[in-house]
Amino acid sequence: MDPLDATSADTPSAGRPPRSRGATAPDPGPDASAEPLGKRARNRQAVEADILRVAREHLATDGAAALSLRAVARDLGMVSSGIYRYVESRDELLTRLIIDSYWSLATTVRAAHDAVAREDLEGRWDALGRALRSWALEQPHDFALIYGSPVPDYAAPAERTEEAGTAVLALLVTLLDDVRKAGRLPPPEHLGLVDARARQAVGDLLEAPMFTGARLDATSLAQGIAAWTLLLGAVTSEVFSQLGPVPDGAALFDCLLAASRSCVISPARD
Amino acid sequence: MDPLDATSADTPSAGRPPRSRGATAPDPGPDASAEPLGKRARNRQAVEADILRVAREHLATDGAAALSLRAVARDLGMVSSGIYRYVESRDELLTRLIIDSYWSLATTVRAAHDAVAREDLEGRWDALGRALRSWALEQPHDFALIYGSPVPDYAAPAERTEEAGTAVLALLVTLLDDVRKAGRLPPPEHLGLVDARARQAVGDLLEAPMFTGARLDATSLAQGIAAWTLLLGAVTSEVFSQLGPVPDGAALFDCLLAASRSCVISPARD
DNA sequence: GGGAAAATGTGAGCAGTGCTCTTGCATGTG
DNA sequence: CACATGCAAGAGCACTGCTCACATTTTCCC
Repeated sequence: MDPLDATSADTPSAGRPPRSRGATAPDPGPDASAEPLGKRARNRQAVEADILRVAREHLATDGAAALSLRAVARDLGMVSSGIYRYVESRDELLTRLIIDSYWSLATTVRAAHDAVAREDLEGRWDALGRALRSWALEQPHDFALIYGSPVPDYAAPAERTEEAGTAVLALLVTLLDDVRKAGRLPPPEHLGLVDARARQAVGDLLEAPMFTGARLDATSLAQGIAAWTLLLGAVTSEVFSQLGPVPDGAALFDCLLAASRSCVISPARD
Repeated sequence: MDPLDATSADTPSAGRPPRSRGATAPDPGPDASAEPLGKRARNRQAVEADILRVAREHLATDGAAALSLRAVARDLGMVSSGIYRYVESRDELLTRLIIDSYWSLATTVRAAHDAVAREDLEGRWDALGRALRSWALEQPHDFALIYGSPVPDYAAPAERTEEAGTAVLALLVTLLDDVRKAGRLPPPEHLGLVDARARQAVGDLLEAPMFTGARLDATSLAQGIAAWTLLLGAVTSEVFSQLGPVPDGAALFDCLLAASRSCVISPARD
C-alpha cells in the first residue's frame, strides 16, 4: 500500500506459493505436454491433486463455509502451515473448487443433452433440465457453491470462473437457436413480452462470443432467460427446500420443467 | 459425557439464558401488556433489541457467515461472554435474524400489494414482484439469509420460521384465488401442465391451513408455484448476479415479471 | 426490612480457525 | 560436487464460539 514501504523491498512475497511450471490445468484432462517434468514438479502436481480431492470430500460432507485448510492438511498428514506451499489461501482453494464444480456440471449436463436426438427439441430441453436437477441433488454443496449465496468477503474472480460458468449457458443458446431454426419459438405474447423492453434488457449482450453463430433476437433471448431462470429456480428451491415439505419433489419438478419448456418451445403443429 | 462425573451434578446448566418473562415478541408490535415490568425486565428487552440491531448492521455489512457474537458484544461494550446471557448461541441469533427478515419481507410485500386496487390482478402481481425485488436489492444479505444457500452446520428450526416464512406465500395464495374467482387462470395447456402429474406433485398440500378459504385445484397451484419460482429465481439471479453482467437489470426483471405473470393470469378478454 | 434466590457482569480458559514467519533439512539442478 | 531452491516443521498472532467459576446486583417472598 505505502509506496515508500522499504521493508517489503527484499521480500517481495516471502515463501508464498511459487506457482511452478507444473501448472494446475483447469480440468479437461491432463495437458498432453510430454515434458518429462522432474520429480519435484511431479510431486507438486500430485500433492495439489490430493489437496483438491480431500477438499472436495470435505465440501461434500460439511459444506463450503466449514472448509478448513488445517483440516485438509491434517487429512493429508502434513503440518497446518505446509499447505500454504500449495494453496495460496482459503479463497484460492474455494476458487479452484468453484471452477471444478462448474466444469463438472457442464460436462454432466452436456452428456445428457447430447444423448438425445438432435431433432427432439423437447427431449433435449428435458434432458438438460433433469441432468441439472440430479446433479444438484447428488452434490448439493457443489450446487450451493456456484448457485447459492456467495461466500462473504469472497468474490470469485470472474476472469477465472467465466469460461466454466458460461459453458452450460452456451449449451442452452445452441438449443435455443435450434428451436428458432425449427420455427418453434413461442410468440412473444405467450409470455407477455414486449419487444422494446426485451431489447433494452439484454442490450448488446447478443454481441457476446457465446452468440456467434446463433441468430437470436432480443425477445427470444429473453424467453430463454426466463426458461433458464425458472429451471434454476426450481432446482434451487428443491435443493434448499425453500417451499417447505413438498409431497413429491420429482413430480413437482416435472411440472416446473414443463412450464420452463413452454417458455422456449411451442407445441409441435402435427 | 462421563455419567460418573460428579462436578456437573450441582450445575445442571450453569448460567444459561433464563428466558425470562420479558419475552422476545416476534414482531407485530410490542404486546400491550401494561405490566409495568421492573428495571431488570426493561433492561433485558433493551439489550436484546440492541443485540438484534447491531447484529443486523453486521449482517448488512459483512454477511451472515462473518457474523460474530464477540464482535456484537464488543460493539455493545459488553464482555464477550456476557452476550450469552441474552443469546443462547450464534445459531440462535441467526434464527432470530431469519425470522426478522421473513417478517420484514412479508410486511413490505404486503404493503405494496395492498396499495393496489383489488380488481387489478396484474397490478397486484406486479406490485408483489417489484416489492420483492427492491427489498432483496436493498438488503441483499437478508435476502441471502432466507433464500440463499443455508448456513452450514445450521438448520433453521422449522417450527419457528414457518409462520413468518409462509406469510408471503399466503399472500400469493389469496391473489391466486382471486384470479380464479375472476375466471382468469390460464388453461393448463398454457404451461404444458398435466393435471395428474400436478396432483401428484402437490399431493394433499392443499389441505394446509394456508389454503383454507381458497378453492384452488392442483393444477392452479402448480401454476402458482411456477410463477413464484420464476419470480424468486429472477430476484435470486439478480442479487447473486448469476448471469454475469446484465445491461439493464430492471428491464430484464420486467421481462421476467411479465413471464411469471403470464403463468398465473391470462390476458383480459375485453 | 432482611434474607434467599434469581439474574447479570467479569475474566480466565479451551479448542478451533486462517495466516505469517523463521529455522533447518533434504533435494534437484547447474 | 556445491549451491540454490523447495519444503516441512513449529512457534506465534489474532480471531472465533463457547464454558465455567466467581462476584455483583436486582427481585421476590416471608
